[in-house]
Amino acid sequence: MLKKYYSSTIQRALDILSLFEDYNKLSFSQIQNILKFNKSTLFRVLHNLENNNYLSLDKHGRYELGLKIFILGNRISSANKLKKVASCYLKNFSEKIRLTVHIGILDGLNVVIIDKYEPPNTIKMVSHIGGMVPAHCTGQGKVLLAYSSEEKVKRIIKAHGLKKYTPNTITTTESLFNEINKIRKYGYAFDNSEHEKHIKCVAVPILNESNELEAAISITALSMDFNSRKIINQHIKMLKEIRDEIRRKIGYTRN
Amino acid sequence: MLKKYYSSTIQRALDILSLFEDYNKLSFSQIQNILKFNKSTLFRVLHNLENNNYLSLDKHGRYELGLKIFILGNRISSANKLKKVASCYLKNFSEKIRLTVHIGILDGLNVVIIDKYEPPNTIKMVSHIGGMVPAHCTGQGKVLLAYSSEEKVKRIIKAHGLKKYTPNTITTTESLFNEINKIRKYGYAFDNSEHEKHIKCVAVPILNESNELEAAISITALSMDFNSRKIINQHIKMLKEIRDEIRRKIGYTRN
DNA sequence: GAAAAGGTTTTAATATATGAAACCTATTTT
DNA sequence: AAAATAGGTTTCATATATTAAAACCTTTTC
Repeated sequence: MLKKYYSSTIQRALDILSLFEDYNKLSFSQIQNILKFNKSTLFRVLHNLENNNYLSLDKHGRYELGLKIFILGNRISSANKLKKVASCYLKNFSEKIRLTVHIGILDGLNVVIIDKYEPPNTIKMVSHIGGMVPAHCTGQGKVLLAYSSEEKVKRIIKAHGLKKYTPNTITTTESLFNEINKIRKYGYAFDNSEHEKHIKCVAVPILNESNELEAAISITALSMDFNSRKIINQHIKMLKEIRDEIRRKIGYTRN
Repeated sequence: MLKKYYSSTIQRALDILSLFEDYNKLSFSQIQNILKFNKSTLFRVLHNLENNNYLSLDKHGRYELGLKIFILGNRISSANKLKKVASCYLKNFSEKIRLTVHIGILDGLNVVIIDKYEPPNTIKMVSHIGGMVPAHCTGQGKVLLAYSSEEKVKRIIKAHGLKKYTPNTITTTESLFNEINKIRKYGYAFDNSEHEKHIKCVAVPILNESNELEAAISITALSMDFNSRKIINQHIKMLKEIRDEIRRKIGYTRN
């Protein structure tokens, strides 16, 4: 209510759509329970979203995201452009090293995975395209923080906290800023099972010609596969090479 | 205004988002010119969309789709489920035959491409994921029509017409229904350069256990690559095999 | 240096969205 | 089998939230 230009009607519609970030299918009453909108209001908003194909109803009367969202989701230009360029490099790279690779960006205060390649016959990571991962305890996240402004990092910490996922998770602002300094110094981040036990990860940033942060790419492996400094260093080197190829392909010549 | 439960506010918001199906970036005044909304109204709606990350502003003050749309676009369950299952089959298949393959569905009255694989070093097709293709003159489209109800086909014809794209395009309702009968009889559609000159295509439907239409998959080739009945038949056979593999993977046992 | 284009803010009027309550129809409970 | 409940749909009076006109502010163009 506070913000200027706020529209409750639009907010309600968008809140309903956003629900489907977390749920696949929801019935009328489930939505009502979560959002606590008045019945008739909810009915009308849903009706409008459905009519415009932003939601669709399955045969059991449950709502799910409609095709319009899918169509629009494939039209995102900035993220998609990067994704398009990076895609085949990451795919080939993943096949070559037989490890999972991710590319992610900072969306406001969230780390969003925009593409992912997973070799067949590996243990599947829980991450998924369009999904979010914590910033303070993942390779992707830490790299993205390291190349953001101090204010932004602080806002992210404030918004999400520094939740402890494993014994190795960084949980104080001070040690996180130390880590950030190290990452900037060496140009890569190392996730030493800070988010998930038995999973390690290295990540490097993709910077544009003005040295502004665009995205991060990473290699994720089981601890047992990243069991020596030598192997890890090799992977960091390869990751940086792929990063440089992607940058060249985009047309960035400097650096 | 006519429809029950219609909300002009929500409609405006969704109309703005839908614009980005056709445009990558739009400034305030461009949107105003297209949609003819009142300045202040437009301003307020845009503000709300941006605030919720459904739109974002680039440094030149132009709007583009926001990350929320991207995130949600990757959450579509029905289309995405099919896509997920079919994806690796189609990818391998495309690599094996060195031709472009598509998977598409009927979205209301539109044929929407939900996934696509294109071998490297081919002439790039203009189609893209999330994009639409005409129903009456593409392999995808004709198969999807053939396994839809007569009423639906008529509604689609009424909505989009039977535009002539090439000398081979089917442009009368009667001959389209003849074509549909043939497709149902033989279980595949053949696009004989009816949409784009020099491009031919074969397509088969994916039906569920109740024989209801779910999607279509297709192989697209240059005319010169589809230059004998024998080659075409071979590809139809392979396409049907892939289709059956996908159906088995989904868990459809009948047929 | 004036004019135009592009975008932002204020405000009064009222059209529009709201929510209470009634209603309908399957399911479930007794 | 009747009653109660859950889940969804409709109506309608009302006030609130949306609207559009107009003024305003920047930046760009002429």
